[in-house]
Amino acid sequence: MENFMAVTIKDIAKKVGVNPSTVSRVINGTAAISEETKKKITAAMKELDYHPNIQARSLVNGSTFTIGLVMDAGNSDAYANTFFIKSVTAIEEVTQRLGYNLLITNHTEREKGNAVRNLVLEHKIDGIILPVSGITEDLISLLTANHFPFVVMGEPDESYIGRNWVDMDNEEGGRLAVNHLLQCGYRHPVLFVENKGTIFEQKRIRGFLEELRINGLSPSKNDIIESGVNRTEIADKIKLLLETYRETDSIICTNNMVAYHVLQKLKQKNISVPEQIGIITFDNYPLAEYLDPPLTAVDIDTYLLGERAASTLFDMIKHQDRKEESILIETKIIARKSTGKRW
Amino acid sequence: MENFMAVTIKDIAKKVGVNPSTVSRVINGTAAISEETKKKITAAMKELDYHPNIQARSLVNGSTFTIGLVMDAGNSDAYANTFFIKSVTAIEEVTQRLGYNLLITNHTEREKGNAVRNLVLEHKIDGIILPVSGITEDLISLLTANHFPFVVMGEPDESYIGRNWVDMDNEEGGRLAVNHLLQCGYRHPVLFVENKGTIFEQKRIRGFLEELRINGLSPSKNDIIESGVNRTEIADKIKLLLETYRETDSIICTNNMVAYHVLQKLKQKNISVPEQIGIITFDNYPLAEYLDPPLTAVDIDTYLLGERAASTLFDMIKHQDRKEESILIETKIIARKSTGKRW
DNA sequence: CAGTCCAACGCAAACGTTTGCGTAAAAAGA
DNA sequence: TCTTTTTACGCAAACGTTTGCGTTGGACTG
Repeated sequence: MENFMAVTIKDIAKKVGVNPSTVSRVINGTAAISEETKKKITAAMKELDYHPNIQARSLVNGSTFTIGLVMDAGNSDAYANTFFIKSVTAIEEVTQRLGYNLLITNHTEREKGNAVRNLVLEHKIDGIILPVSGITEDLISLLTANHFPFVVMGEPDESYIGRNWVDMDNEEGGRLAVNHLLQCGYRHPVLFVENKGTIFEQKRIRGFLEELRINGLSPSKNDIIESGVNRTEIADKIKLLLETYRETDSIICTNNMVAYHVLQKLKQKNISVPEQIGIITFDNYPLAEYLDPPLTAVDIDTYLLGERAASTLFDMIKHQDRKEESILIETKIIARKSTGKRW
Repeated sequence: MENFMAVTIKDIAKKVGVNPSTVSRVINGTAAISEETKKKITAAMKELDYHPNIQARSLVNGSTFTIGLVMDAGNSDAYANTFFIKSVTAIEEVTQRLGYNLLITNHTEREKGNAVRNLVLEHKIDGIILPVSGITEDLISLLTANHFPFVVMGEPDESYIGRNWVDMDNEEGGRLAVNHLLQCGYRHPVLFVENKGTIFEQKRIRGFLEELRINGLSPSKNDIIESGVNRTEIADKIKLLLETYRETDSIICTNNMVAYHVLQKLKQKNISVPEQIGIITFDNYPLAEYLDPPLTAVDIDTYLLGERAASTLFDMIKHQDRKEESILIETKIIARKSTGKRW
């Protein structure tokens, strides 16, 4: 690459017999140029196979035409990654369509935010998309202080006041899940969450409770179970559940992993799904449909999620006139065999 | 970002009272500078929070300090993506460690190679990693003509003469699979491939046959079955298999999906796994361990795969002295419940 | 002590664009 | 026909670095 001098704006200017600035103007359409010279210039560009040097362009006008995306490598959950990659695809597509490029970086726990910090300070990107897990106070204040466009994927907790985020509608997800169960004829759902403290679990809990109340049921605190993620912990909770609340007829799991373990435990105890107990899981990871029975799931369009994230980022980059409003992606139920009509 | 003038090399030069070139020299360590001024300059850099402008740097020395990675979005197989993302993580880590950035792009069937073409011609990247599915004759000749560093992930077919690629050792994988089966006591394995024509299937077939012969068995052409991917096609082949070759006692599947369908079909026919028939699959996708029974798999370290790809790319970028030799990542068996001792 | 050498740094050009300003020629208005 | 406007383009500076060359001053030779 270094051996061959690339063809520059000057080369084609010389060939056509005009000033480099004229060439620049026809490229950018930024001034009145006669049709004739315009023809000649574009012709010369084709002939010499001219491609603009982005570095030079960036240097003068200050924008790099690339955006950043930080991915959460700390997240070792392979399925979450599968999920994530659809969003990435969408982001990349929007980016490409607008003539931008996509820079991708990891944030490790250790140097949280530092990679990002460098990216913005070294003028490598014009904007950035980052996961909730990637935001820190320092980073946020750096970005806002510099009016640097960014959007976060996932809902931040209350400490973050910005509204430039996009996430699935967890509350609606909770509502849809119980609604589906009730329609199937189940009457006593419980909700298995991993950690009551996280913001998205809280939303799911709210939706769960709300929908039950709307339907004339009166849920108790005991209907929400903090199951953890590991096999034995979940087994314990199941056992406890079956012994204590014998009226329970369905379980909403917060993700595919707990659903899998729940399924295993029930199979072990010879409890049939969906007949005796119905199961529905959040997140329609690819795993869900291959289990036995295939799991009914609360799904979201992750492609859309990424698409929305990218679009709002570019909104912020192009015009400042961004409507400050967070975006919720709607959820829907994918009915499979782990829930079924009870009449 | 545009509002605040970023701090440049001139600012810190002015502050210290030296020439910008001096500052540049201490940054790059490219000339003799007295310890004293060196101290003052680095101090000033910290104080003003200086970050180099990469565009400007790139403009003069011609390298962008970013590499490209094209991902295969056309590949809708969610599990392949899961697989891929570990490689991406590795690539990103190597890239980051060397002070480079990672640009990621999709290639769609339609504009195959065009995105890449632009990236190299517009000087956005110094090198690129691309999947076999992404290479075309045009692209290759463009890259080689410009001496542009690149490495391909996956083994290209014979039409490609370069040796700058890295892939799993498919032949060894084939050998290990039958070896494992034989050690378990199975005597009549068959191999389910998707498409005999692809290069990696050919390697697997070769390993499969070779290992059987080494162990004194004499495999026939019938032991290699082109199963396709969809459910019904696989079901047909299974049926045919069980009717025609009744001595078959084990199946090697070319990926998790066909393994899943094989499993389903056998369950349907009340054939027990691993007792009556053993199953081993290529690719230890996350799915494998959650099936019933969990699948024994031929695994590779995809992180290592990415790491090697990135390292050799940087070898090519930094020094030209790259040893022209393709890299095979070793495979290993993850033993689970779908194969078992038969004695 | 004069000459030589080297360490330490300054000067200015260059990388490939963009863009404000200026200006000639052409078109329009009077 | 003369002035005014507009069209079409040239000139040169600027963006923030790097780097070849030149210039100092002092340390080192002999």
